[in-house]
Amino acid sequence: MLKRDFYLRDGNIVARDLLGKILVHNTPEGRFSGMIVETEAYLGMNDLASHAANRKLTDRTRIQFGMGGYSYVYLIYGMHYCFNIVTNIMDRPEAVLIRALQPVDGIEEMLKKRKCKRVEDTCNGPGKLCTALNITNEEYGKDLCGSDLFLEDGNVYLKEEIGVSPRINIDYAGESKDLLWRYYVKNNKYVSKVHKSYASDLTLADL
DNA sequence: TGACCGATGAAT
DNA sequence: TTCATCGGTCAT
Repeated sequence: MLKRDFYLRDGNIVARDLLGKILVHNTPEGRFSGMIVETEAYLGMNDLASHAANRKLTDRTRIQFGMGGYSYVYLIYGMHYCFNIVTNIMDRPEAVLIRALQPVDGIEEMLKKRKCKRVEDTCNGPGKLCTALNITNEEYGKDLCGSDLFLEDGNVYLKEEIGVSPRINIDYAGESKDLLWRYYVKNNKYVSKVHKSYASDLTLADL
């Protein structure tokens, strides 16, 4: 299991290092897991796209002000949950949104819960993977160094294999909207479907 | 207390 | 490209 130290770093570093790691959720209905293939960093101190932009403290963002390695879950569009991992030390409100997984454990159950046929459609979006892994507001604030929701080592990718792009659906974020804070495994079919304007050949090796 | 809006997904 | 849908947020 990944230890606290992994999370107590800059959100963009953690977002990159999370690619290839295995997200595990042990539930009464069974064990669900998947390999992270797409992430986005949201850093509250100087990022207008963050819910904690300008260090905004609300009941929702509160967990981001604590230390890294905790779960930040929120409901979006009144319908879908999104799962984030809090990063950095205490009082640095940062989180990494998990946007897509390559399913590992509990695939049959995921297909059922998601009502879809193809495995690549179960976790290729932030809302979809929460449905597939049974992640809801119940998981808000959970310690990822605990035993029911945590991460494990998996694949390690080269800089050339990690694509970078602007983050998805944050046009409202003004000067922050073009930051290249989205990271994904190139040529991996489990990455979320996004508008073609995000298509880019940039990788970490180019930065 | 209520108006407004969104880090999406599915259908078209 | 459209739109369903409702909790969180913030101004009253």
